[in-house]
Amino acid sequence: MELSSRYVPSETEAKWYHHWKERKYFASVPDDREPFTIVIPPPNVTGVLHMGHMLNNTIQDVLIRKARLDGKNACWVPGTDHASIATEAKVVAHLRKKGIKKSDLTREEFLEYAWEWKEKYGGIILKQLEKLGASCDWDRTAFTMDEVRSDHVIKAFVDLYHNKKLYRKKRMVNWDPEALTVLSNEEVIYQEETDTLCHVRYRIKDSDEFVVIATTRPETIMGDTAVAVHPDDKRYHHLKGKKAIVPLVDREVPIVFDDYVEMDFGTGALKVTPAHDVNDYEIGLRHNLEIVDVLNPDGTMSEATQIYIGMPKEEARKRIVKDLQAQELLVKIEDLVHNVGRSERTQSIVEPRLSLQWYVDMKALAKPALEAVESDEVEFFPKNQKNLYRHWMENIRDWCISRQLWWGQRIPAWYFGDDVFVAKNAEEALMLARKQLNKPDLTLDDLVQDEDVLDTWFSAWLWPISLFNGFNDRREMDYYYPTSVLVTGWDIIFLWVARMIMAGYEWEGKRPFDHVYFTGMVRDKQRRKMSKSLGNSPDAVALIDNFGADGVRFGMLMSSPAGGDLLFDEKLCEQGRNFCNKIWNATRLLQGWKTTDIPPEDREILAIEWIKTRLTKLIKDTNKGYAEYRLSEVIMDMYSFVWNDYCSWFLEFIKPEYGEPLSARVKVEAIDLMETICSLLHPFMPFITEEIWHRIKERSAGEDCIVSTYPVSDVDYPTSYEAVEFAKEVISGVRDIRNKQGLKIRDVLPLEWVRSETAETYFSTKGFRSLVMHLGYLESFTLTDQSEAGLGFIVGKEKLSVLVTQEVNVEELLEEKTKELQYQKGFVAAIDKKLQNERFVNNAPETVVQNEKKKWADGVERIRLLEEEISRIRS
RNA sequence: GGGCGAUUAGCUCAGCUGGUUCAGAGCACCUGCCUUACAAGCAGGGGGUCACUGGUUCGAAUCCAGUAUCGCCCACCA
Repeated sequence: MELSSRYVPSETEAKWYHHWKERKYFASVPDDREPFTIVIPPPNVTGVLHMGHMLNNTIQDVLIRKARLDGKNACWVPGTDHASIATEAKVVAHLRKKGIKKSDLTREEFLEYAWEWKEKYGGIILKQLEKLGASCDWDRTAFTMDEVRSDHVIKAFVDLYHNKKLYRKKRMVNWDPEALTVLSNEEVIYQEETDTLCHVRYRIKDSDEFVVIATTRPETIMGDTAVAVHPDDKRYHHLKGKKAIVPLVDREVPIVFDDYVEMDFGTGALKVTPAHDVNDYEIGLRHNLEIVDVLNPDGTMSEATQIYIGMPKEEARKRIVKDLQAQELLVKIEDLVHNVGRSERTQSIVEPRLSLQWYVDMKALAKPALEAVESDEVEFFPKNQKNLYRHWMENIRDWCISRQLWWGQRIPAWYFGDDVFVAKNAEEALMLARKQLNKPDLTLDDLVQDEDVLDTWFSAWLWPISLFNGFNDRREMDYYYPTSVLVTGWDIIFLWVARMIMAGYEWEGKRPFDHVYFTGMVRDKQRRKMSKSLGNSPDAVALIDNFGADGVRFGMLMSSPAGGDLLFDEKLCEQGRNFCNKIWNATRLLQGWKTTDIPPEDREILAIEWIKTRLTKLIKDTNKGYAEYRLSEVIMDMYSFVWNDYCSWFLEFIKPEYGEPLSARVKVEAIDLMETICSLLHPFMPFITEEIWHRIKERSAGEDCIVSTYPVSDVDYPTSYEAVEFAKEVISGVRDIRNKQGLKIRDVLPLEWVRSETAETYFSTKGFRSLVMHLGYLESFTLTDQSEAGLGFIVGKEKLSVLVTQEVNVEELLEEKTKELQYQKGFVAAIDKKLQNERFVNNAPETVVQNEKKKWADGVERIRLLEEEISRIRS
């Protein structure tokens, strides 16, 4: 069958993906094989595939496909995350466009819209993963808000509550004024921003004096309930016991002395607003200050401000500055660069706010989870992520899990007045309430369920358990859990990884996964993180269309050493596409060869032994690479083997003269090797390898590359290996001379080798001579006692010489040889110095000394040969 | 403020236990080739004070200390 000279991915990818699915190769059920399990980091249900997903999922697919080839029961469980805050924000925005406000809807109505949205856009990303070739067990596809997962979430909450690891408390929280919900610390992103610092005068009561405070938040002035200074600050000692008057609202507030204040900052005086700043709140507690909350949840000014009620805070700030100016209370405004916290999901500035929320007590949970990683029971790749993990675990703070949203699992807590009843449903809560309050006639209507939902991560941290229905079905759980490896970015090590480990020990008493492979972030060439707002992220699906899934997979992996950031460049995908082409064309070459029954020539046997030895080395190296998750090295080694060893050398070694037939046995060997290459490369490039696998041999049903056996090779022919390695250098030497002399490949040349022990050995090695002549396009290749003429070159310490008839540029040649001589002299001198050093000779291991001696001797021999050559050229 | 890490070719990075002709790879670059699988290709080539300074050692890109620069994480200053 005639093949095009280009590999066309679109003609094979859909076909094979369909075939794999049809034959149920991705499906996994427990059996007596060793399991190899991965749970997908669930992407947002309404998200679309981006570069991070591609990297992440390509790696997972490589590992899963490798395990499958290794004969393990490979199970990769896919699913999506309901992404509470992000999805709710999207739905709210969508409704707004339709002229519907969330506040006009009931909870039930809103959820109806949300589910509609989920049905419409959910799962797009899973279809995109199929394009990438992801071999997930799609029958197991889960959603963090489906029935099984929700059941786990509720059970986990109830369980923690009854174990006293869950509590409800009023404290300062991070408030997202756009999403109108609290956020956990991990969902607040701090970055440096330039703000204005206003210096404002506060009048001292019963005096003409002023105290000047500095603030970035003049809009909270109305919430001031004290002015604080440092106890050691002599400038303010005389104000002890006095009161300050808060401008605009004329509130009398005490002047308090507190260590927290830094004397060097601003004027050393601080306005204290306990309702709107974590530190101010602490000061308030210490000095028993009043709390005046001047902001509504949506960031507008509250009734308590007395002025500007209902105005957005940004606007109020401007107005207040103007008013202060008018009253001559504004001393100056300067720029200040400081860290500002923004909501990870909505980007709005997070407002510290006092409120009642649910928390998980993390101290108890953290202990076994920290130990597990410290002891490598859960092993991190790369290892240095352990530091980050330890640091966070040792300074862990309680986890705020309630969210003022509707999209998510509603908190299973019911209230009767001040009493709380936590149970998996209303009926059970009612029973609890009746019993505990001793009120048998309470009805469901008397109880009010908590309005809030749970943080998305509260369902995500159960993922490795809930995917196998761990709270209800032990059969699956005992087989698949702990999972083999988790593949994810280091940016969610706290949000997700650490918490899954905690949940694993809390509910299973066991780690959730053996290994964690942290990928780097995908960045653009300027090292910026890929993001929608920057518009620097290529369209993932378009990339696949351009370069083929295999090309893109290759590109993603080629330059992403474990844990290191990946500076994405389309060139890498191009390289992947080119590699596909290379393999494709090698296949074309193979298939074009006519065969005959003649036995293989010595040259061909030698070449086969050599490539098999190379293959043995390759398999050894790549197995080591897999074990250490150095996937970019694995793919790099394979690339080099296929391109250089197999295509550039091996196929050229055995290539018959044009139109001549090849020994059938040699062709079989070459095809078997290609088959091996397919299995080796399959995890990285599944589509083209499956295609070629089927083109090179007749296959029966079920005989597919995806379920072939990962190659093992333990053959080793050291003698012929060395001979071929030497032959390659000789051939390169001849090619170099051809190049420099402007000779064509077809100009056959005679080659001489100055007789030596090595020369005798290799000349007697079967096939060596014909191999060199074949690829070097030589007229003759003979031993000589001393070369009379021609252009010499040195391989190791062997002198070879090409006899050319044409004129050569003597000057140039001399310069080249002299340069080389100088280098060799320096080389020998350095070793000489080493060997003269008695302490080296006495202390270094014998093998190292022997090696140095050999290097020295070789060097001396090369110098002799070069000098001889130079004097010959001169004459 | 506390912590972690990095610095090797023009670019991106390997170099794992200090010793192999150790200074590497890919890309980019230069030269020559439409050679009969592949020009998305073939053959050949140039390119480095391993950030700097000192130390340990027979021996340092590799280990240690300091300096400089950069990156990241945590905490957070009004």
